[in-house]
Amino acid sequence: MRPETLNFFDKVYEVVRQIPEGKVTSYGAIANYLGAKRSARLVGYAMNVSHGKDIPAHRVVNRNGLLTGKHHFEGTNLMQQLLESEGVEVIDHQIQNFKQVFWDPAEL
DNA sequence: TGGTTGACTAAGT
DNA sequence: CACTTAGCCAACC
Repeated sequence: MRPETLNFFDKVYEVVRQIPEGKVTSYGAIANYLGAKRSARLVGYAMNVSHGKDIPAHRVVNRNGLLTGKHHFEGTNLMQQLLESEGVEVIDHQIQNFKQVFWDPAEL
């Protein structure tokens, strides 16, 4: 069997939960950390299912630092507000100083 | 069982 | 430099 794929979603959740406050990461980084660097979409899909779970999905953005997933949150700027309240500077759903607030799961 | 979908990414036009 | 196309792979219907 391929345990990597069996718990893919669960692994994604684990990684997302480990994201420290004031930091963000990208779908591709998570996918890469899980060994499926080509499957960034699956990470996004996992987030889609993460509703109802204790997952800080607002800390996961695309590689441009753009809050692509904001549409899945309630309001239009909830995701941005959550990040800003954690110390992440966000302007127009775009993370500023992305490189500085970026957190790579492999660094932990 | 099989085809469609998507919170991505990289490469091409 | 902005938009389009293609690859990716598990979940969903």
